[in-house]
Amino acid sequence: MHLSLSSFTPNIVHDIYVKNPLQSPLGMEIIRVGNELIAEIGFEAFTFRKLAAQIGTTEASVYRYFENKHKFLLYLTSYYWSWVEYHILMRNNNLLDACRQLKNALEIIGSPIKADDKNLNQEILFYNIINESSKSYLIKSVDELNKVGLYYNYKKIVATISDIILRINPDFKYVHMLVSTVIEGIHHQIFFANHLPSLTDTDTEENYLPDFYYHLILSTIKND
Amino acid sequence: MHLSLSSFTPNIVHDIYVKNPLQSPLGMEIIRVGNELIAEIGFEAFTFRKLAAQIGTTEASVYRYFENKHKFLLYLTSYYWSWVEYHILMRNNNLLDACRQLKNALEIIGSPIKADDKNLNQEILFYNIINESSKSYLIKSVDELNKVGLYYNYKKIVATISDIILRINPDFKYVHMLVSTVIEGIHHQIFFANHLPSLTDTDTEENYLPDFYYHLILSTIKND
DNA sequence: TATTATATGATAGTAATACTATTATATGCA
DNA sequence: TGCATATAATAGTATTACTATCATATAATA
Repeated sequence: MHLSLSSFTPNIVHDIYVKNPLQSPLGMEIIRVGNELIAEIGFEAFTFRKLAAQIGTTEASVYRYFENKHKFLLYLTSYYWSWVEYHILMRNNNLLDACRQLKNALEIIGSPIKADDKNLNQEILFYNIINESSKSYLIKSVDELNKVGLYYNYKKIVATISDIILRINPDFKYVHMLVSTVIEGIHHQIFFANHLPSLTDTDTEENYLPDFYYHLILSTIKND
Repeated sequence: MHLSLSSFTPNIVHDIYVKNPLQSPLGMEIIRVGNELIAEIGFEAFTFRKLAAQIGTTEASVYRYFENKHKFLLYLTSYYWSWVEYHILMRNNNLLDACRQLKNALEIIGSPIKADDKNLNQEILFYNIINESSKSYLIKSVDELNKVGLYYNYKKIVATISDIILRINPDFKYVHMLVSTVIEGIHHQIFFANHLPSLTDTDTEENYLPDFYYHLILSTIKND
């Protein structure tokens, strides 16, 4: 497998968008500015009308790319998980040590992706994932959306990291549970550190978060 | 401390409601039917107009009890955590073993509260907590709401369980992180089991979820 | 070059949402 | 009996979440 940063395009299920936003300048503006606008005003206050106004286009044009703002959020989260997947594969490409691979994966999940992305500001996207991504599945239509594969990228990350852990301990019975707990945990702890600090134990130390969860995983999967 | 089920009233910060719904028949209808309606149609589709229609009252009357539907959700979550807190204290009242206390706490968090509640259907409330409670803090106004104490009940549960764990290992440095991870984890896993099963490892086995997290906690806090 | 498909812009409209305000009526308490 | 308070009834407003129509600009094709 040949991996190169510049050639990366996210692998996103077609049903998420009406028209691929990466195939036109307007589409790219929509996701770029949309990402920023959600970060600025929050997903609840975010509307296609406001987005169109900021870009200098019309509401109707935005609707030509995305069915509704919820699908737009799904697009952003899928984009993010696709990036994460790609980076994990890149970083772990030539490594044999599963523990090292796990550490890398947790580090990638625990901070914004550093590589430049011409489409989206990854720092802002990371912030949006922490604040808004739960809302992409905590909805009544989750089963329907899941049926057509709209959570594919998220599920794939869980599978990828689960595989790494199973190489450390092939007998552990609850990998997926552990992995989804940890992924949600990392992002949630960052939110708590910023807004509800009594729910976490935060110093200004960098990178202690992936370390904590690395320790948690290894302790949990150890047979005793 | 004297604990008796029948005398329980939730401890809810006044700023969450405009007028205490437990002090009038209409108020009690609002929270009872509101709880059911959210479960039925989801928080996004839930409106005070629909709620009023179901009760046979007016939108304006509902607004006399709650400022907006978001505060209403906060009321439900505070109510829930208040119940949980109360049940944990009750169950652990005469126990000395911290491990047993922890197990009890996790079991209470992992299933609907069984005791009868004249105000709210606890089965439905539990379901709403799993599906909707994250939305009570994943919002732009979180800091403002936190400042006036609206997350008190949730924070208190985390503190209560943290204290239990610290009695098992007083040196563990990341209790709050661990506890909030586990609480969110339990509820999330139930959601995943119902809707995104590949993110968890679910059989139809009862109660394995609290057991898993009990093991996770004990493994993690063990010094090695 | 003429034709045609496609993308976007401009404009309008609709039902529902998230409220706020006003007035009337009923009930309970002093 | 009078007064306070709670609720009902009704109306109104700005915004949201769309959908529809028609015009125009550009690009691809014959």
